[in-house]
Amino acid sequence: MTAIADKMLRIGEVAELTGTTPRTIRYYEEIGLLPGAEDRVQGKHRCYSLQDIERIKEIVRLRDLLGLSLDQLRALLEAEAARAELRREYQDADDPETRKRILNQSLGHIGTQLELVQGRLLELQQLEQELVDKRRSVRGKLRELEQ
Amino acid sequence: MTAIADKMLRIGEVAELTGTTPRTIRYYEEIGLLPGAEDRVQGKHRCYSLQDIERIKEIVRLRDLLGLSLDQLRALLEAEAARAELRREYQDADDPETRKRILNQSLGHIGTQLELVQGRLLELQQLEQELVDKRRSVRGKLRELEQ
DNA sequence: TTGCTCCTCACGTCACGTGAGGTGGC
DNA sequence: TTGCTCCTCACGTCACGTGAGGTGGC
Repeated sequence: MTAIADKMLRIGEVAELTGTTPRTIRYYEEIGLLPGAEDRVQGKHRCYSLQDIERIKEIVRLRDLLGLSLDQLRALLEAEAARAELRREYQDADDPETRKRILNQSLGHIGTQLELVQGRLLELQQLEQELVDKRRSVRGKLRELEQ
Repeated sequence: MTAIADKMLRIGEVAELTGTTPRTIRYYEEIGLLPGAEDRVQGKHRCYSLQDIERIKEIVRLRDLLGLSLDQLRALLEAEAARAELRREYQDADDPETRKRILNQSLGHIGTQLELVQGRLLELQQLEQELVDKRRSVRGKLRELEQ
């Protein structure tokens, strides 16, 4: 039942759900950003799981919000995959020193991403403030005229 | 004295000051995003004023923070120029109704830009929150191991 | 005069867009 | 079977990067 509900989405639906296009999704597969099922017969339809959708959404979000190149994005996502791998190792590790080391690496990766995001946030907030100031000034002049 | 201090910067310095490259600045001139002095003799050096630098900085900021295409950016900047023109008209207008109309148009333009900026801000803040949550979770596990 | 930056083509690249012609599944 | 979406080339485009070969100003 749960397995049947998987791998049933077609590229057009996926494009719609992720705010992309079929061409973009094929391109991401081409350059290795998306896995691209090995067992697909040449010429046959691609199909996608809900996890695939999540990954594409993640790519789109990082691409648009952080303005990274797809090469940088790939590096970042590989680091993320490495973390997932570490988490699996972590489950198996009994040695508390090993577990600490893994957790500290995770902290590093998260910190890197946070710095990128917070840098952008500061710039955007500055831009917002300037626009709000402008608006306040214009509204002030309007009020002067109205009374 | 003030006129002499103008139009003295070369393209390399301008690129450095605005975080771009000479090629980018020439390209923006080519597609009409930057004015490009008409009276420059073919083959002679371009030179820039402090106002030019401000314009380029504005372009770069909107390009990077809002992710607009240069076509969309041009439209937005033309709207901004139109507002500047309106401000000049505004100075001359004595009719309060005319002044109100001009101010209301200004409000519209500012509102459009604010919506773009605030949309981006919301997305970025959401991303930040997710990262902060992840970090908190990892730090919690670390503390468990340490005591 | 020497060295650096500038100039103008012009081809390359990244991240896709856009048909052209053909096949696949409800 | 019909219609829609899918497939694979392959060329086009946007926003520049990157030399190639030559000129300009301190």
